[in-house]
Amino acid sequence: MTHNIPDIVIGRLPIYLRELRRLQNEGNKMTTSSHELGQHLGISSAQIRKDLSHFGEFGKQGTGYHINYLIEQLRQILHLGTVWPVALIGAGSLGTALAYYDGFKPRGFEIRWIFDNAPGKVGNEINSMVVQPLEELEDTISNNKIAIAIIATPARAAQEIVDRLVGSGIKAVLSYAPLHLTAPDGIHISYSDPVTELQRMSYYLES
Amino acid sequence: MTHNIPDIVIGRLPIYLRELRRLQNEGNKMTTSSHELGQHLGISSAQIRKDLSHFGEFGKQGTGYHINYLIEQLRQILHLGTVWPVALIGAGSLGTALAYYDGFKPRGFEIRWIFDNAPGKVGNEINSMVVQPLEELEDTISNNKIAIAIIATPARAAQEIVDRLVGSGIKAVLSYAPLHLTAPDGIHISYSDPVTELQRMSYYLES
DNA sequence: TAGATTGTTAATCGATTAACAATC
DNA sequence: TAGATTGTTAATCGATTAACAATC
Repeated sequence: MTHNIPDIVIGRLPIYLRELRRLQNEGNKMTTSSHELGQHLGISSAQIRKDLSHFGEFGKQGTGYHINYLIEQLRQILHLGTVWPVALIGAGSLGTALAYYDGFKPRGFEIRWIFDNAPGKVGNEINSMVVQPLEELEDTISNNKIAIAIIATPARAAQEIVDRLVGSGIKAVLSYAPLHLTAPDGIHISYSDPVTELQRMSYYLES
Repeated sequence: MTHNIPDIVIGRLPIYLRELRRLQNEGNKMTTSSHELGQHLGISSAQIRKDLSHFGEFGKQGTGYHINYLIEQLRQILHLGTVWPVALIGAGSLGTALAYYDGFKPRGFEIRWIFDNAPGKVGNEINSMVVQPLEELEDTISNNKIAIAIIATPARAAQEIVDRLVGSGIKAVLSYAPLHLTAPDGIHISYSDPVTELQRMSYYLES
């Protein structure tokens, strides 16, 4: 059942989950089909069925997938049974926006600690959290067994932060710093850089 | 030379460009190699050479790539010769953070207009820009021939905004709203949703 | 010259799609 | 029953990698 699922398949599961939640909130039917999901997401129905088949048999011939049931299955597969506590490093304007974002909790994550090293920021309160000095990083991560961190620092600070996070037991990092980060095998890093996204699209535009 | 380059290749060019800039700023050598670039980025040297070969011959046997020259070539390929003006929709905390972000301009983009529909926000000044009412969206986009927009609105507003943007001539959209958006062929949409990224990584974590 | 590195070819690897028997 | 849709197989399609002649 769970042999070695391609990363690219895992990456689509949260998209399926998000669309299923939307259908659930719409609240006008109990079931959906690979065809309907695919239509909404611009993905082929065959791909959706194939992706799901890596994990089990969740549908019924003739009727499709029970929305609530498939949501529960995906939540289990993605380890979203409880809310993951997250540490945020960087209390600039992006870090602050993330700290106030109310979309994390209902989808399985919660920023619980914020770090910065600017004297003008340490001690400030952001969304009921007090900004911690960077010196506290290692102790806080390891004492609280935090697995996930978000980096919203300037690029020049990010690699050192990653090293310190990994040294303290962090296993997954979402980085908003615009550079490639290096980490040992088994540490998951994911990137969000608006400029690389815009540059990818500007290729297709007439200049 | 430029036949039909796979999207996945285009997506790597901004990453190469970003690393080349880093090498340029380091300033201690004039050339690099596919091997060195690959080492830094966790990409095979063969892939880098193959990707670049879609667009021409930029290197020299024995010495590799002249950093400044390759940067210029990539800038041309990606249409980064001038700064693209960008419209931002949504002046919440994320929109505000994006409006203040100083990393756009040096890499080819500049947010020049901000829209929102909240009476408390319209008319406010954010980074020297006055927040425009949403009614002005269509006229501003078409009169200024804006090609690129960034959406930082709540999910429920995003699809209608996309429709209006596309109707006014927008060709590329970067969306921070956590849902799939539909647009006609030829319109490029790129997504940034921190939660789908975190969910992808939580699959690999022990819960 | 000897060593290094490109651009390219062919082979390999992996992902997507089409098609359909099974069955609700 | 007839229609719909699954899960799966095999075929197709596309991307990555290994290898090397060319040459700086």
